[in-house]
Amino acid sequence: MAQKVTITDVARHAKVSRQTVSNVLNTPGLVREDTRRRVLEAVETLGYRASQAARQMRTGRSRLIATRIEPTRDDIDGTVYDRFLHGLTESAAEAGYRVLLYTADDDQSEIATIDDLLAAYEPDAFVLTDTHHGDVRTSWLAGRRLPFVTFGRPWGMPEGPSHPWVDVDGAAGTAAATRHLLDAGHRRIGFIGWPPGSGVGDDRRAGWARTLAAAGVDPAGLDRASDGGVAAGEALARDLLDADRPATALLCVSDSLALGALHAARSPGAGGRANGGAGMPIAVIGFDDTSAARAMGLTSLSQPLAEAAACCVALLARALDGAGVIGEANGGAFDEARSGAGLGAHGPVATPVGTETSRSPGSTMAPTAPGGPPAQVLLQPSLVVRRSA
Amino acid sequence: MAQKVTITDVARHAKVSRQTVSNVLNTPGLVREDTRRRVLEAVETLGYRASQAARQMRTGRSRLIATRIEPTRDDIDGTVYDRFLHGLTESAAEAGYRVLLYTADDDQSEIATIDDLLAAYEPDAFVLTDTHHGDVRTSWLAGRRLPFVTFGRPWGMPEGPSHPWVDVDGAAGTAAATRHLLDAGHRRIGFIGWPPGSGVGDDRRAGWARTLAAAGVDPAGLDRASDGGVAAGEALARDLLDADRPATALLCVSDSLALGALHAARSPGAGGRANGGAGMPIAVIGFDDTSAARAMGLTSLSQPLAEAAACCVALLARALDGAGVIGEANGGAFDEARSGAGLGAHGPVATPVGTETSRSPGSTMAPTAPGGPPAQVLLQPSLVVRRSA
DNA sequence: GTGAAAGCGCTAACAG
DNA sequence: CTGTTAGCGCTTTCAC
Repeated sequence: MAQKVTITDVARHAKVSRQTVSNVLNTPGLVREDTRRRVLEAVETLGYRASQAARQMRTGRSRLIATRIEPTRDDIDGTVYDRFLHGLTESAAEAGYRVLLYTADDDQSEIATIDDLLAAYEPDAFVLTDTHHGDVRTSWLAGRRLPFVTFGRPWGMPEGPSHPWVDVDGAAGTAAATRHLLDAGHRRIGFIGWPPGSGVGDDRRAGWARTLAAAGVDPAGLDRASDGGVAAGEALARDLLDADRPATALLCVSDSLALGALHAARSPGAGGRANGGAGMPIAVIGFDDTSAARAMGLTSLSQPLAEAAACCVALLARALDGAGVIGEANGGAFDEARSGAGLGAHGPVATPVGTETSRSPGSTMAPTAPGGPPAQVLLQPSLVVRRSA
Repeated sequence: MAQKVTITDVARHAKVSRQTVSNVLNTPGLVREDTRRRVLEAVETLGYRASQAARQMRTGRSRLIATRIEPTRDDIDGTVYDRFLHGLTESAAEAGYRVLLYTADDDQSEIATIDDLLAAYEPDAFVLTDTHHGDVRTSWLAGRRLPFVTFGRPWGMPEGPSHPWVDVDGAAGTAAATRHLLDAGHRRIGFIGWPPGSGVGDDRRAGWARTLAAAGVDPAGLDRASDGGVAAGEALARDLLDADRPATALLCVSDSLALGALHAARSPGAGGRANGGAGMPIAVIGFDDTSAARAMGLTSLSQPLAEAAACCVALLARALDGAGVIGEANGGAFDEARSGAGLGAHGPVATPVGTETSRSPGSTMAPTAPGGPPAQVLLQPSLVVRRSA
C-alpha cells in the first residue's frame, strides 16, 4: 500500500515548517511566492493529499453530502432518481464534496438515520428527495439549522420563506405538452394522472387543465387518475378512448402510465371511434423520458436532472463555503457557487421563482437578500417528441 | 444544532474515566457488569455516538466503502446497477459501513479517483462493477493490497488465485431459458447477443449454445449479435424470423435487445412462415428483468442483485473485520461475515464455485483455505415467465 | 478492573 | 512571512 504522506513529510521535503505547508494549502495569500512553489512542488512530488479525518477534527467540516438512495421501485419511474444521483455525485465532486449514501423506509426512519449520520460522519449537508405533503424531515433539519436542499418543492407548506429547494416545473411541462397536442390539431386531450393529494401529480395536472382552459376546451370527462402502473394506464386509456366523446390524445403524469396508454392506443380498434376509423392516430405523451419511453417511441417530458443536481450542489456550496451558517447573509457567494458547480458553461434553462427580491433577468436562481429566505430554483422540462405524438 | 456529545460527557455522566467508556464500547469483556450498564445508560441518555473522524485517526479505519456510480446509460439495461447499489447501501449499513460514491469515465480515471479517495477519505474497501477483459483496476488495487471485491468475474484473467468476486451465472441463466423454450416445444431457438469479446455476453451465449447442443439442435444460422439497443434487436429479430429456416423463439442477451425482438415478434405477419400462419406465437426472452420488461410482459432472467450486493459486503466484512490484512488466514470469520451481512434469513440461492477447497454443500460461498485464494461467489439468476414466452 | 498519558494529522491562534 | 504551541475526540499502551 502506498505509504501515507503527511504534512510533515511535505514540510521536510520543502524545508519549511508544517504550518507553512498548511498555509500554502489553505491561505495561499499568506505565503511568499517562491516558498509557495517549493511547497507545491513537494506536494506534487510526494503525492500529498490532506487527510479528511484530521482536517475534519480540526475544522468540523467533512466535505460530505449525504443523500438517501431510494428503494428502487419496481416501477419504471424509479429510474429518474438514479440519474439525479449520478449528477449529484459529479457536481459534488466538482465542488470538492463526496456523496454519502443511506437508506430509509419512511420519514421517521430517515430522520433517525440522519441523526446517526450526523453524530458519526458529520456530513456537511443533506440532499432530500421526494418531498411531499406533511414532510417532517425538512422541519426537523431546519429546526436544527442544518444545511440542506430538497429536490422537490415543499408541497403544502404555508407560503413565505422556506428552505432552499430545486425542482422541475411539472405544470409548465404538461402545459407545453398540451400545447403541442393542440397545435397538432387535437382538442379532446385526456389526462391520466395520480389521485389528487400528491404535490407533483396535482402540479402536472394543473398545467394540462390551465392550457386546455386557455384554448377554450372543456376538460369535463377527460380526467382520470390512478396510482398504479402500466396496467392501470392501459385501463384508464381505454376508458378515455371508449367514452361518449372519446379522447384523441392522452397526456400522462408518468411514463409507466403512458406506456400502458400507448398500448391501448396502438391496439387494433383504438381510435376507431374517435377518428372515424382511419384518421389521425391516438397521440400519447408521458413524463420523465425514461429508457422505456425511448425504447417504445413514446413522446415524453424530460427533466433536466443533471442540472437539478448541479443546482442542489450550488445552493449547498453557497451556504457552506459562503456564509458558513445557514440563513446568514450570503449575497457575494452566489456567483462563486454557481460556477463552482459547473453550471457556468451551459446556458441557464431555469426560471427565477417569483420572490419579491427576484429581479435579475439572466440569473439561474432567485438571489437571496441578506437575512431573507434561501434560494429556490425551478427548472424547465423539455418535450422529447417521438413516434407517439 | 444538537450539541456534540463526546466520550468525556459520557464519562462524566457515568462517573467513570473516559477510558472506561471506550472500553465498554470496544472491549466490553474488560469491564465489570454494573459499570458497563451505567456507561451504556449514559450513552443512551446522552445519545452519544463515536465520532468517525476521531476514531479513524486513531484506528486508521473509516468504515467507508467506496463504489462508482455509473453514468446512467441511456440504455434500458443501465437500471440494473442502480438496484445493486441500493442493495449495497443496505447491506453495508447492516454491517456498520457506509457507501461513498464517486464517478469516473474510464479505468484510468477511476484509478486516479480511487487514489485520491484513498489519500483523503481512506475508504476501507472498494466495490468495483463492470469488470471486463484487460481490466487494469483490479491489478492496481491488488498490487497495493487494498481490500476490494468486484461484482463481475475477472474476465480473461489467467486461471488460478484471483481477487474476491461475486457474479451472477449468466450461462446458467440462458441455459435455463433455453431449456424452458425447448420444453415448450421450440426447436429453432435464436440467440441475439453482443459481439464476441465481452465476458458477460460470451458467457450468456455459451449457456444457450451448450443447451441447444445437448438437445441435439444445430445452432447454425441462429446466432446474431449487435451492441445496439432496441432498434438493433428488432432488426436482428426480423432477420432471424425471415431466415430460410426461421427461428420460432428468440433468446436475447439483454432486455433492450429483447424489447426490440418482442416488437418484431408481435408485429403482424411475424411467425407466419415459422408457424404456418396461425401456430404458436414467437417466444421472446430477455435478460435482467428490467422495469421495461415487466411493463411489456417480457419474460426475462432476473439477477439476484440485492443478494449479490450482500455477498460483496460479506466478503469485504470478512477481510476487514476478520483478518485485517487481505490474504491472511480468515477461516473462522466466514460465518460471522455471512450473518453480519443479513444473509442469514434468506435461503442460500448461490452455487459454490468449483475451487479445490470448496466442499461445504450448504454453503453460500466457496470458503477460503488459510493463505489460499480469496472467496468467489456465483449466484443464479431466475427466469421470470410472462406473456412473451 | 480502572485511570493516566500519548498521539493519530491537521489547522487556528499566536509569537517571532 | 514563518515557526511554535495547542488541541479536535478517540483508542492504545501502560501503570495502578
